[in-house]
Amino acid sequence: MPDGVTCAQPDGSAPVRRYPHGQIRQQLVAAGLELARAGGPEAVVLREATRQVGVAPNAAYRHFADRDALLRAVCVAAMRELALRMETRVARVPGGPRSKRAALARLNAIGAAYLDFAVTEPGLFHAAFAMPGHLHYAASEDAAGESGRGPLQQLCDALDALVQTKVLPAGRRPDLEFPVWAGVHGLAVLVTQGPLRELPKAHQEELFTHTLAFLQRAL
Amino acid sequence: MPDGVTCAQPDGSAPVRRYPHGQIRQQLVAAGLELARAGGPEAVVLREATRQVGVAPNAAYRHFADRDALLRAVCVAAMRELALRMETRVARVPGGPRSKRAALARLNAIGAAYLDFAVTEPGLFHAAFAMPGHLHYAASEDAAGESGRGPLQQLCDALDALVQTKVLPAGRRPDLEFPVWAGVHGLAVLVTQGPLRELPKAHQEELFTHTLAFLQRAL
DNA sequence: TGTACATCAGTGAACGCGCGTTCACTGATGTAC
DNA sequence: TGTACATCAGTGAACGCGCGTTCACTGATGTAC
Repeated sequence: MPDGVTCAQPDGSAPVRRYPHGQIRQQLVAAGLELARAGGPEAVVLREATRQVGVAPNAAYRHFADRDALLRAVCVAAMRELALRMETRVARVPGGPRSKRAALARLNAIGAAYLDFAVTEPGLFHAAFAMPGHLHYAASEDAAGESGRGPLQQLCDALDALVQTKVLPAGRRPDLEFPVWAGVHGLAVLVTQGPLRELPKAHQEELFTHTLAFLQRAL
Repeated sequence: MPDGVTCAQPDGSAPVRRYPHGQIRQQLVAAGLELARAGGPEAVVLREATRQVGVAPNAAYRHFADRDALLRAVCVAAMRELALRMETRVARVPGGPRSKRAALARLNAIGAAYLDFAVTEPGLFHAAFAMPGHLHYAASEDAAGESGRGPLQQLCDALDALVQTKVLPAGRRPDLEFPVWAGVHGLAVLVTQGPLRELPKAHQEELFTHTLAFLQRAL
């Protein structure tokens, strides 16, 4: 039920509600995010979002040009959620910026957070990568976490740290983020939407650590 | 236009057509495959498939329990197409089964065929992995190529060959197919449906060879 | 301080669309006697 | 060889559904004079 100010109409028609500025837009995105959480990006249905907010379907058009605009906002929010999870997991790794061991552990934390997000929130994970329309290839910057860095940027930072701690020869660094990203992303997709989706949870976890170790070895 | 036997009705109503046995089912799958080619699995619309075959919408229900059954058939066909492409590309690699160089080249051919398929047929690639309903994790066997081996099996064969030619220590072999698969699959997904989809073709190709080399190094 | 008015963010109702699916049917074909 | 009949694979018509989107509207709010 919406909690806007309601005014009973003398003729018995529906009351006109007022909401704090920007409230509805925010609520629509939140509702869309829940829909995506439960059913992925295709489940982000404009009418259903308005229903959950308790508002007429066309009210959404005061805040979004069309359904795709709402979906885009939801996708960005999902991507931000991923960025946040990566941040917090990396932050939990002890050790200074000089430590080789810590630098490796941080890279690992990034991969683990990514896989964990995919497995615990498959709908949001799928949505994060379902941005409709055109898309700059570094668009994930738009969905940065508190550090202001998107998922890809955080990965790059972790790889750069490996170079700075001399775990990784500088010559190997260029474009290294892509193979690593691909490895983690591929496993996430195979396990959440692909042929590995019915694998028992325990086996999936094994595959995660195994794959992260594999990627580390390839550095 | 369908080419079944037509019989003009005396009362001017539509003619009743007869088709060779199994013809329509086959045509429906073929039509569905074209829909998937153009627009991915969601574009496999039962009514549209019947339209293209030139048959009434409900005629499909003589051959498929429902839309999902048709989609499943299309997904299997798409997966088989991938298996075939992998087979032919592997077969083109010269050298006997004892050659280390050939064994590595074959593994590379598998990855390259996979990526090539994803890029040249993004709709089919997406469909191949969009099988609805339950799914055995080795289900790709159902979509084997001429050799009777599905994509995952072919990858395993190539890795086994690396062990047999002693390119790879046997201790490293177990479950190795998953990280490798994940790496290739992830790149394919990122480039065809993900944030890298607007990268120029040339840059994508670079990423392909770069990633395949990365994976090879990790062995 | 009061009043006229533009703006804004909602409303109800309706639109057309295309989908998957079901119904009762029809007539050609294959089979049993 | 002919005839009755079950089966099979089509047909047209219709169903309900939920979607995105548009329309004309209404009344509360903020602003200019």
